Amino acid sequence: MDKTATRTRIQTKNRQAILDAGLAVFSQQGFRGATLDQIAKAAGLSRPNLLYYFPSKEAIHVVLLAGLLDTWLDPLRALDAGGNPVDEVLAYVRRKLELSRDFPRESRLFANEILQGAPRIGAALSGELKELVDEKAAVIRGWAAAGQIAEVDPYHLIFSIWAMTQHYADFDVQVHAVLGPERADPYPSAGAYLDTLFRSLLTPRNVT
Amino acid sequence: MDKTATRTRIQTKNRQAILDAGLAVFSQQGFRGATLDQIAKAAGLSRPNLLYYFPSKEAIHVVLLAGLLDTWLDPLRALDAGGNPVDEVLAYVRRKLELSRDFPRESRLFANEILQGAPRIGAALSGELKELVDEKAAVIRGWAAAGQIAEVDPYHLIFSIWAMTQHYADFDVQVHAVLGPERADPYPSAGAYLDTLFRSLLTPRNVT
DNA sequence: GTCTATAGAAGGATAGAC
DNA sequence: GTCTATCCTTCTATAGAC
Repeated sequence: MDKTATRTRIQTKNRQAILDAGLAVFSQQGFRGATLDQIAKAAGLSRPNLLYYFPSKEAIHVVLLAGLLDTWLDPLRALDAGGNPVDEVLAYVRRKLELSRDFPRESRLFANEILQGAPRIGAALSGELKELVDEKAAVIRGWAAAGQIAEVDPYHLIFSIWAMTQHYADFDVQVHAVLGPERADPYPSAGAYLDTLFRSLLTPRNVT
Repeated sequence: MDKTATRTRIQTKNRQAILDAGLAVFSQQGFRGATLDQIAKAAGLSRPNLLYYFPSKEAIHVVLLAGLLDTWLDPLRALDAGGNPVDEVLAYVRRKLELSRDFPRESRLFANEILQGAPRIGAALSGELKELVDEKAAVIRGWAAAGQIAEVDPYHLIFSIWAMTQHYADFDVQVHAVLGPERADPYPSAGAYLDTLFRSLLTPRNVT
C-alpha cells in the first residue's frame, strides 16, 4: 500500500503547503532560526493544525532534507565516461546552473545545513557523496591522462563547479545588489561565462 | 579620547572573549539560531555577566558585522589598474583564498547574513559594495578592450572568484568529507587549481 | 564585575471541544 | 480536520545582593 494513496485530497494539499512553507522558512533561517509560527503562517494553517500533519518541527526538516542530496547529485551521476569529455563537463555545469535557477530555496536549505556543520546529512556526505565524487574524479583523471582534456585536479574542478553554480542561488541577494535592477536575471550571462571559463580550462593545448 | 583606552585590562579581555565566542556561534547558527547561553558558555562567562559587556544579543552581532565587509573587500580595493592585468587578478584570487583559510568563521558569518536576506548589511551591498565592484569591473573591461586579457564579463569574473574562494571556508565540512582524512588541508592544491583556472581564462590568445 | 533570582516573552508541543 | 486553551521549556533581559 502506498501511504500517499490513503490520503485525502485535503491532506495531500496541506502536507504540500507545509513542506513548501517549511522550505521557504528553513532555507532562509536555518533549522534553529525557523519557528513553527512562521511556517504555519506561510502555509495558511494554525500552529496546532500544522502539528496534526507533522509530529514535530524536526519531522518537517527531515522530510525536506531527504532526497535533497539525491536531486542535487543527479547531474553528476549523468556525467558519462563514454561521452566527449569537454562536452560532458560543460553539460554538467549547465544542468547544475539550471538547478540553482529553478530550485534556489533547495540550494539555500542545503547551504544552511552545511554551514551548521551538516548535523543531519554529515554521514551522507562522507558516504554516498564521497563515493560518487571519487568515481567521477577517476573518470576525469582518465580523460586527462589520455590527453582529452587538460591536466586538472578533478576534485577541485568539481568543487569549483558546485561553488560557482550554487553561488547564484545562495548569494542571490548579493548578486542582485551588485548587478542592480537593470540586470535582473543573471542566469543567461552566468551560463555563457561559465561555459567560457570551463572550456578554456579544459581544452587541451600545447600538447607536447 | 579613544574609547578602548578607558577600558581596564579585564574589560578588554572579556569583550574580546565575547566577540570571539559570538563569532563562533553566529557563524554556525545564524543570528536567530544563536543563543546567549551558547555564547556565554563559549566565552567562559555567565549570561548576565555577558550582558554587562554588551546590552543585547543584537549588539554583539552588529559589532561583528561592522568592519567585516571592509576586511572582505580590501583585496579587491588593492586591484591596481596600473599593474599587469593577469597578475593583478591572480593576486586577488590568492589574497581572497588566504582570507578564507585564515578567517573561515568570518566568511561563514557573512554567508549566513546573506542567506538570511542580508537584513543588516543589505544597504552596504547595494551601496559601498556595488560602487567598488562597478569601479573594478570598469578596470577589467578596459584591460579586455586593450587586448591585455581575454574578453570576459567582469561581474561574473568577480562573482566566480568570490564563490570559489569562499567555498573552502563556507562548505568546509563538505570539502573535508569528500577529500577524506588523507587530504586534510585543501588550500595548497586549491590555490594551484585556481591559479591555473583563471590564468587559462584570462590569458589572451588567437588575437585576430 | 560577577553572581543568584526572576521577570516576561516566545517557542514547541499536547488536550480536548467541536 | 480544525480550533481554543494551556503546559512546559527556552530564551532575552533586568533587578539587586555581594
